[in-house]
Amino acid sequence: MRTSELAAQAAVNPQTLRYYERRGLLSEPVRSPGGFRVYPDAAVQRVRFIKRAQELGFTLAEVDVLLDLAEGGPDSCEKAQALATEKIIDLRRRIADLEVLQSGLTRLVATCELPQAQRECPILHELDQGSAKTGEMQGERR
Amino acid sequence: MRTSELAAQAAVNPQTLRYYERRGLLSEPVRSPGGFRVYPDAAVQRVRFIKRAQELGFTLAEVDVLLDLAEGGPDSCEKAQALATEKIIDLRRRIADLEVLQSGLTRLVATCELPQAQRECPILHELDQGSAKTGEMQGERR
DNA sequence: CTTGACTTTGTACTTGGGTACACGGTTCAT
DNA sequence: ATGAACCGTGTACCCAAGTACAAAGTCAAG
Repeated sequence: MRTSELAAQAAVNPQTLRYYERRGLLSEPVRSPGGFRVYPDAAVQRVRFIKRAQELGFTLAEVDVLLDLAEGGPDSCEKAQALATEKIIDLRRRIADLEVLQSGLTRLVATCELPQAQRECPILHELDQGSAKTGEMQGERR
Repeated sequence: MRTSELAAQAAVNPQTLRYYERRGLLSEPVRSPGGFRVYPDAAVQRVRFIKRAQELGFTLAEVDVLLDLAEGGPDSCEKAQALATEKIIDLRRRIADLEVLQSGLTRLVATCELPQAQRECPILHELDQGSAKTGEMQGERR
């Protein structure tokens, strides 16, 4: 399939595909005699994976790592294991954080028929508590 | 407290505080006679809340809404409730997605002593399945 | 009353992740 | 064999979320 069909199937802009190619997230596809990109069907899955991982809050750099893992990882299995394990820990933390936020919002909604004065929200407080030990993970950029 | 102290306490760049003020996330603080910003202690909480919500994948625009909610919301409680509920649904979806990814990675690690050829990962597949109904939420930018 | 640390404003730059545009080549149905 | 519809490259632009820098004002300690 050609660029715009892949773009349509994966719900991205055709330009974005070139951008991903430049970034190395998509390998250079074979070309038609006239120089047009011709993608294999599997490319749709790959692009959808990228978009989805992004929605989950991963940067493209992280998606790159994820894709490597998804493909069986580097030759050295220790390395793959280490990377995957690191990601798992990160995911656990993020899931927990989201759950805190979710329950805060849920409680807010539950107390919602009170008059505004008594409606003071638990979110701010809880989030702040959670952040007590957040200083340790320095290398973050999201 | 003044700008750089708040910045230090909340672990952000002093410039970022001015930026948040411009964005309306921080209300304009009172000024010392000489024109220096003087923040109340509560500002630390607020800035930490912003940073934390960001880590969880909210944009500053969304954080703005969240802050409104956390403060008792708009006069119309129905509106607050609707916003919070929407967020909760979003959170639930993201938590589920992260869990899928996590279990995929966990399984990958488990099968890690196999030679690379047999190590083909379930993540790509599973995430893709989850994305079947993803086209519906259009207004996303992350 | 000066020196050094801190603050102000304004403006410009950066990074990540795209998107748009111009200009030209390719396909293919008619 | 030609025109619409597509594709390619290069370059420029956009937005979010900052970050940096310059020029000038403030303040406290010595």
